[in-house]
Amino acid sequence: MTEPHEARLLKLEKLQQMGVDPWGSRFDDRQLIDSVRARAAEVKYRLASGQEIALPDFDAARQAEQPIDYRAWKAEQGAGEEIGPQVRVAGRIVLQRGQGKIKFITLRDWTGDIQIMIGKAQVGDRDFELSKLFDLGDWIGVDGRLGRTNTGELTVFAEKLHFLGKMLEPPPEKYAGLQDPELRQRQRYLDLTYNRGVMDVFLARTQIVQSIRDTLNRRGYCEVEGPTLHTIAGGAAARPFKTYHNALDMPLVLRIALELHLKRLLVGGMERVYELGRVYRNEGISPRHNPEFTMLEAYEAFADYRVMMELTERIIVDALERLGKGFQVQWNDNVIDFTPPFQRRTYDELFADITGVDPDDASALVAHARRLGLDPEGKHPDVIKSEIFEEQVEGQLQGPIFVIDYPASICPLTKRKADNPRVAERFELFVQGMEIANAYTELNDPILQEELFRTQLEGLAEDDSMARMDHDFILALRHGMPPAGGLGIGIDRLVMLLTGSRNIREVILFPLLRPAQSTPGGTKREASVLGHPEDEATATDQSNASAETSLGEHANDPTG
RNA sequence: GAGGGUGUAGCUCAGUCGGUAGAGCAUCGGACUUUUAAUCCGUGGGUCCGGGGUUCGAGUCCCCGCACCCUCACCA
Repeated sequence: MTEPHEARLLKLEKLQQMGVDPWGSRFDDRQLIDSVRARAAEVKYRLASGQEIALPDFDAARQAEQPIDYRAWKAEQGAGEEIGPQVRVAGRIVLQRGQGKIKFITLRDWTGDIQIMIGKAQVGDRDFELSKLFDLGDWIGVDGRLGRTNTGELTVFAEKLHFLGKMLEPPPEKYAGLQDPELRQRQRYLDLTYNRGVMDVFLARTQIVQSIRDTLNRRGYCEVEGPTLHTIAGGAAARPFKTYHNALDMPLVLRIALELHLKRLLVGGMERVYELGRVYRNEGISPRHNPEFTMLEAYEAFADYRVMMELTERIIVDALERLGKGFQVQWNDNVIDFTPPFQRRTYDELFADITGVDPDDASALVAHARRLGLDPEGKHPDVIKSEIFEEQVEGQLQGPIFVIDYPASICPLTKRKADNPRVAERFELFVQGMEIANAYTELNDPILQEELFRTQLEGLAEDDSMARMDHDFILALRHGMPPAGGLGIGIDRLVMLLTGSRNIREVILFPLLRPAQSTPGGTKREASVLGHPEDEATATDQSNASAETSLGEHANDPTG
């Protein structure tokens, strides 16, 4: 009975024998550890005369590598005692140092760590016995006085202990933390607790999202929730996840974009509207792609793409100010400078600069595409240009840079420039070669929209086009959509950039993974039987599986 | 989907030429009232990812499979 989790079960029994509930209960009025640490200045030395003296600056001394001998310092001041505020903290035990009749614990809550000292004489025999049953990872609460140990470490000198929750599994290595990338994703709770900086990234994500909402709400925007189950996967170019509604006997897809329903709301007179929500794309997984990710789309009546460009900049600047770390963000070995205004260049300018090819010379485009190993055969010149741009230009855009004025024929949802219908009023924001934002002056002409839905672009498969016919959407447009600017921002990628995370899984709490091979309570044999999807669309029940055939037919149904 | 890499104790990792399975942390027992990755003494702990093969003998070599990571492709 010496295996780590058997030892923990034994301690669980001993707790119960002591009359202690190993699963704890309500614990009111605890103070967050960083707020307790902020009270360090209240710890003072009181002389017999009653005079209170501020303590030396231990933290500065330690940083200067000139530690202070606190005992000697106190002797110099004369007879007296240390005083400090009464505090109550709660958290997880992340380190323990037993030393006979005294014990030090490093306690962690989601704001920080603080040391606890438990002395047998100070807490009494019963609480000291209780402290012997503490394991790394247990949740405890502590009442005590804030003070300093002989080495100057800020410490809660325990007076009363409270057991709040047992950890039955052993924790990761106390210094190295949890390194295995698979376990970090599967057991994110361990990653959050034991790997430094992980909690900070996810709390920063929350702050960024809150800041975005604040920015939009301040501008009079209204947040809404559109449907995630769609009959047509519109608004973007991506393969959807397919599903099925039993009662309606109807194939459905998970949304790949928010666009078309938000525009219906513009028709309805919601003049400034946004949605911050999950979209699903049945594509590959990579350090920059997760099958479900979070998108912001915002639509503003009577605006255009230039207004949305300013809004995009505002959103990012506000988020950076919320994080309070300045406009220079460390990314790999270089620094991204988000100081506004961001650079602005037209699509054709960048294209000519970087490729050296005239963007208006169709035959030069074909020749250049061949040089890059692309297949230009039978494709519209704009499509060839776009493929060259993605291949050769996007990766060069360190940014932040707004790329403006896209070729019209690759923008089926965008209004054309009044003086040049070959150019669409669209911009994308690139940072470190990643597309972060995409915005248009929205196309509100239902007749042109229907024509663009109908017109298959030369050389583009229907699956690759944004132009999936949606009669219901056309009907909405026919009722009059005000002229408007629209904006989409990939929230996960924005969070990556603002937190210096190089993999999208570092900013998504639970990224998609295959089922685990084994579980603590199960066997590998059972797990491997569970994890055997027969094709890419995993059916969740029988009726779902039987719908697969009709789904396939639907997907191939030509839209024209 | 293609190529490369990784998989060994609860965790972090070594493992040479194919020859008895290793360390640190954690656990368990002991000492210690100012430690802080505490220290010191002692102890237990292995489906070497799974399956096959070669061999007297496989963690190590070969084949098949699985998971994860990286690069590329699709995509944001």
